[in-house]
Amino acid sequence: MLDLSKLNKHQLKAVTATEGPILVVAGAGTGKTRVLTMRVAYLIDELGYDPQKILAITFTNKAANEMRNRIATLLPNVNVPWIGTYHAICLKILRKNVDTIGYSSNFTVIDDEDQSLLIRDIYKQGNISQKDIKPAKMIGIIEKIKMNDVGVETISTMQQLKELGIFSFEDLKIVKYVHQRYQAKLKSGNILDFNDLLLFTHKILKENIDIRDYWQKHFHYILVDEFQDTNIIQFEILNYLINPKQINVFAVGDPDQTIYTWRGAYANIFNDYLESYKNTQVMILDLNYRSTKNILKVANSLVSNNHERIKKDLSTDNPQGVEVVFCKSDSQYYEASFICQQIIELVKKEKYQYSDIAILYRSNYLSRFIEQELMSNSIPYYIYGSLKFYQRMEIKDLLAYLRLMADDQNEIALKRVINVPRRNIGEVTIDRVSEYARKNNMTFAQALALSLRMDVEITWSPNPIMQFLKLIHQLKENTQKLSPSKALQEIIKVTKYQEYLASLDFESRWDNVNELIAAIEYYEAKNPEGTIEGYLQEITLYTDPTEIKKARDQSVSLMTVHVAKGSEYRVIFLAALNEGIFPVAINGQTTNLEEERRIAYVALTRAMERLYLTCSAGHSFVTNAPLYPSRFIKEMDTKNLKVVEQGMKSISDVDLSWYDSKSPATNFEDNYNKDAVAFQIGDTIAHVVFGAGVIVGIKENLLDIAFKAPYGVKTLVKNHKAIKRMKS
DNA sequence: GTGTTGAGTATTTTT
DNA sequence: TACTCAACAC
Repeated sequence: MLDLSKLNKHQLKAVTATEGPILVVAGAGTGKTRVLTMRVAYLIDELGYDPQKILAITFTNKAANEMRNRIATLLPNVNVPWIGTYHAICLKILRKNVDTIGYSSNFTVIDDEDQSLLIRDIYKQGNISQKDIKPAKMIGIIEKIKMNDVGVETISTMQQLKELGIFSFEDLKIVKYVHQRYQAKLKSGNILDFNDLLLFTHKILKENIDIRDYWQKHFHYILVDEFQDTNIIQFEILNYLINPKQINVFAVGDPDQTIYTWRGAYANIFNDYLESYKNTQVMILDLNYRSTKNILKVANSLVSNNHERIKKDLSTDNPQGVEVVFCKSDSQYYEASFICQQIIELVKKEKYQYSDIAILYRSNYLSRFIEQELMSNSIPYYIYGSLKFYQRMEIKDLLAYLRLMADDQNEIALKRVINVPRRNIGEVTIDRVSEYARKNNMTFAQALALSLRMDVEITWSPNPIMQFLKLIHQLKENTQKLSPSKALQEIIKVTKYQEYLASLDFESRWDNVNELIAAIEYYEAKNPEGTIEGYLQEITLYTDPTEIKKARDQSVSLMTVHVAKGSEYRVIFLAALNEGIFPVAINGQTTNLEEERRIAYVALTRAMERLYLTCSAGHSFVTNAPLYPSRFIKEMDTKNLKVVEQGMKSISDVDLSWYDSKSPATNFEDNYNKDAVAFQIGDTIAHVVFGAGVIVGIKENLLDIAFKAPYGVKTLVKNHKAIKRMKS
């Protein structure tokens, strides 16, 4: 029997009103995930629906996993329903129906890295320099073209160019070429990228009434989490999946938590929903159960700075709680060290578990300096996101070999391992084979085989290629009768992969290889008939094998705010709250400030009991740019903020620290010039642009200052506001 | 042709 | 710090 007694009356209604379209507008921490899970459980347990007829769409893999676990806890003996991201759901649909648009159902999906390698290949063949348009940017442009159905052929105005993010018709020519080649490569390799998953599903459902009909009958109930981040294509896919004769759709979202406009989320989605489903019941959840009053006050005050927004404040019956702490440190090193000290204290004195604590930041690279400090304090931690297990170099290498066992024509896999471990087949040879394949309209694998013939002038020394092809052939024979995990072990043995890792000083990565073997063995236990092909398909959108998850349970969690969306932690540290980092600035410009603010709002509202905001002065380790506190601090209701300062304890760190710790963070711009008096040779100063420097000469009102490379010695005006004297 | 080294440079967010 | 690119040694 399901226990519904803990739900408030709005939540209860949202759980039990099971017929017809429903839209729940729910603020952060108002129990929307709980409502969603309860509702799924209610449908299964109380109304007797077949779990397989229920579809729950989440926004991240992390959220999908969490929901799966929650439902499994509520209903231990029941099959888990379809739960996944739009991409994962589309993948399932496509495996069944993709043949209708001329792909074969064993297609592969390429990730970022492979996508980037493919683009680089195309660049090389087209003689395009990476300097013209960087591959990462090109991927973004192609994504835009595909997702917005931009007709590249018809572009004729500068405005249209700008919308794509390019600035000349010269560049447009490159984009056209690369886009066309990219699509052709995907098609001929039976490859889909992440966007294709959505686009193809959309196309198939749109054009095939029978298929649409099949899926509409298949799903009796559809639930959508994080609805505010849905884009047009996703919304239309959703519409196709909903049975028009029996509209049972339930969407929950919070406009204040829209943080994916860069991927097409748009403010009007709630109206579109109401338009599409005329008799929608709208429910509102605005009582927060998650956070203390102090935390909510800070969060509310920040987000109220957004203008494009319906005014609303979250309230809570929770206690006032401890003060929100704001710590400004003299350097990123001190910032990390402050976070670690606090964690140690929280665990020791306040009896928190490591797993109660999360450290959030705006961008992945910021985890680095925190990570270092956690390590030296022996605090167990787990980083979500940045480098996923299945994206690691050693894992991808071995999976590429495995893929060649199932498909020895696979170009991406061939190119990946042809010289791993080293067999003296370099870039030039690979390029020539590619070029030959392209000119003669054959696959890379075919050209590779042909290159052995002396009359085909591809390479002067076919021997290494011969060795490689022999190796693959041999491996294929040897592994044919083996289980996937045994096949992998054979590959490792024959290629001497462990020795190869060791030769690169990557011994520690051997653990990951063992993890992979364990993951495959786990797959085999679940699927006694499982094949290599089957395994590779199963992991298509996976990020981590299940075994890895265990390690997280006793660790501090690190992640970007985007990954944290939908989760809650008793203690949240929001790190690197610096201008230019959060809000992000690109080329010194902040854009889309309202969205940045919403991202910050999401971060703050993850906290249940304790919230720490940290920033640092000095210079960024990464860019060497000077650091100032984020404007978001200024915008918060700071009356209840407990301010802590940190740093200036070690001489060795002095050249990174110049922040005047006496001045409040809220008017950091004002204190440039206060002590621009008696400079002496040897004094350390900091410059807004050039960073830390040492005075090497003084002439009247001019200073010769030696900065780090590439700036060198510069002569600057003494009392200029760009120069800041260090405290000693 | 391949591999190594050093200098220079650039760093949103996810599937 | 990490990644790319050009220059050099084998």
